[in-house]
Amino acid sequence: MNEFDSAATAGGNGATPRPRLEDVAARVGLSTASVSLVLRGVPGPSERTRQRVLKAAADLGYRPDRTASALASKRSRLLGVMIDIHSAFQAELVEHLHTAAEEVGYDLVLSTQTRTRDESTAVETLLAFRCEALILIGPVAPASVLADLDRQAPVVSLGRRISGAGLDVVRSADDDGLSQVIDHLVSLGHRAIAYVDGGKGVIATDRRRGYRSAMRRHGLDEQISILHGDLTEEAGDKVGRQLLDDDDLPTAVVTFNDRSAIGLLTALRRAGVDVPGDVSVVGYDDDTLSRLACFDLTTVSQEAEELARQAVLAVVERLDQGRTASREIVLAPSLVVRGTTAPPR
Amino acid sequence: MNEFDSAATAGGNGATPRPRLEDVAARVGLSTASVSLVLRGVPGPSERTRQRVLKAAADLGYRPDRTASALASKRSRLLGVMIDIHSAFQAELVEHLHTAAEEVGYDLVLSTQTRTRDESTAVETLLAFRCEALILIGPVAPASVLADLDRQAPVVSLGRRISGAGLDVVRSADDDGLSQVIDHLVSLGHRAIAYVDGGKGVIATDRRRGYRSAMRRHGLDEQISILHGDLTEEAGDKVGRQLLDDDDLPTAVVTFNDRSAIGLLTALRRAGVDVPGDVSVVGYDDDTLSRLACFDLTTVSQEAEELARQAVLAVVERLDQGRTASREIVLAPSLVVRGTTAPPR
DNA sequence: ACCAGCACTTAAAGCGCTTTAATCGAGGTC
DNA sequence: GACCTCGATTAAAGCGCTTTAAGTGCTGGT
Repeated sequence: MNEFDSAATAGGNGATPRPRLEDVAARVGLSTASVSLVLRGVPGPSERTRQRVLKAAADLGYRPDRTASALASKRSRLLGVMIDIHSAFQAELVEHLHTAAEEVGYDLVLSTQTRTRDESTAVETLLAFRCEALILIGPVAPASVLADLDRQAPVVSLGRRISGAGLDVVRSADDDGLSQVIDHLVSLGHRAIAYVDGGKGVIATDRRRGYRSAMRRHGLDEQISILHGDLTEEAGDKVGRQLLDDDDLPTAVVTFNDRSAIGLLTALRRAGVDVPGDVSVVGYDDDTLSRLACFDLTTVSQEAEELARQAVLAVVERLDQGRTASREIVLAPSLVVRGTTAPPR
Repeated sequence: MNEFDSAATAGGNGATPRPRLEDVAARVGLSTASVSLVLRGVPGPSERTRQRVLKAAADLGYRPDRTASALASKRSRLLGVMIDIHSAFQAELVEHLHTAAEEVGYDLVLSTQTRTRDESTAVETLLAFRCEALILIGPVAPASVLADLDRQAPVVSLGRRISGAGLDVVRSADDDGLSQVIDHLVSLGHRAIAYVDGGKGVIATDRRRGYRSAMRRHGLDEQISILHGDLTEEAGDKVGRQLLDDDDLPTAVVTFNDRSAIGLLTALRRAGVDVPGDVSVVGYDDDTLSRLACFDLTTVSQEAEELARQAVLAVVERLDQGRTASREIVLAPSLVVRGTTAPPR
């Protein structure tokens, strides 16, 4: 009936102290040591003991105290994850990180950076929880700072490339992603392909670079056009209106991410521009939103699930398998062609 | 230079154990007791001692161990927050919860429910962290279950009305919000106003009810039309296409939330429908997205900041001020008129 | 009858902090 | 000089768990 606790709880808000290991032990007439062993599934106790302990624990509604066991074992089995709570793509990563971590017996603690809460505060919080490792999604701190941090707990940079800081990186090949996008557009017949930038981060640099070199590869040096942008829908919207004002629309626009693309797309359509008839639009990330029929955005998928899995794997290798050398895992992104791209008029 | 730790850290991943209270104490030749007092800002130690301890702690880069202090003090100063990580509105609430909690000396631990992680798992996690109270955003569990839960730790239901379960509720008056929407539309001259439902939750019920009674109040009983919907953009998109298929558009459509409204809006515009020329659209929540110029959605603001503040306040009253009687705080939502509503043609 | 070896079980020492009661010294008071 | 007071400091006892070394009581081999 009750989905939250497996046993009856005595009433009176805060009146009943939660059962301790000792209470379970007393109930079956064993030592706390044995109960601890059983509850953690450590081999040793006899089958009969196991059953009795398990039963008693269930009867009492016993729930181990993480803080106490973390203190005693000096292992918190906690992974700290820093995210930007406003990003749909990051939300999806978190989802997959959860499942991946669970499989290897770790729990996640989320710390979010917002307008009012910066990266270092977020990390600070994670450390205070005694996380054994940190998974930072698209960190912006300088490499040296992250390297320092890695000395306190293994750090995995998820999404952002970091060279020679000695920490693990799990990312997808951003330049490759953009290259695929340009190839697709060129094969459709586009030549005037603009790119909307995504701020000053490393990821933005990689994608911009990917755009540039792909354009050159196709002999479209002259057509290279990089518009100043940012990571939010708002930025895309702004660029869209700017393009409309200038009355000089390219035949295709590629944006740093889906959020920006959606802002752009909506601004254009709202002004009566036919997408993909008049202009093709391509995003990046394969956000949940981009998949919606109403946007149906052509984009690049970063394989969120695999990224998450690899990040957790990297952490486990460091924590449980004693790896010390840093690793960089680069996954290949894949173009997802949907409804916002078509041959130019 | 280093934004993460205030002091130099000796290198060699994992080699240097983090400094303990004892280390700080030894450095200044005092007992751990005194150091503890200073670090927590408890009155007692002399000014001279304070300064010396603070300096030593900074020099060593000391960072208190939350788990240990939680264990010793039997207070974790942790508030558990359950969210749906895919909701922009909830993300915003979290932002405000963070600031509000910080002000009263609490920290947040976030647990997210996703497609693969249900509400009870999320709550379970929170409890395992020894959160002192739980703030559940739009919980769906039955009242009795939440009441049981409240016995283990004070629970605040944020957004969802719950009658007589003895737990705190902080929400905005959903029916009132819808009433304002209908008033606005009617004053613009609309009569055929449809409503897109938001699933089977309590919140959905309240809004639906608000819609119904407001329509009746305006003598529009005949015009009441409730379309089956859900909480995501996808649902709005579906409804939009359905409306287009039926070729029987109302002059205005009100949706359960902004996400649904955005799906609907995009589907309509994409099909060449002029919003608000042909159809007015109204959402609910005042999501970050709805504020964007590209959507510019008329919606209802729930005063996220105030909701968050009140939720934290409720928790503090229970935890630190010994309140035991449950409270329900109902805030008045406010209509935000933007660009998706206009008089009917 | 004795001991080695085995399968369990447990006493006890922490983990890094908080907290309470006790201690210490330096002034006052009479 | 004995006695108190009062502010500053600390010894020591935990918090709820883990872990290690040390027991138990058996069995079977000799």
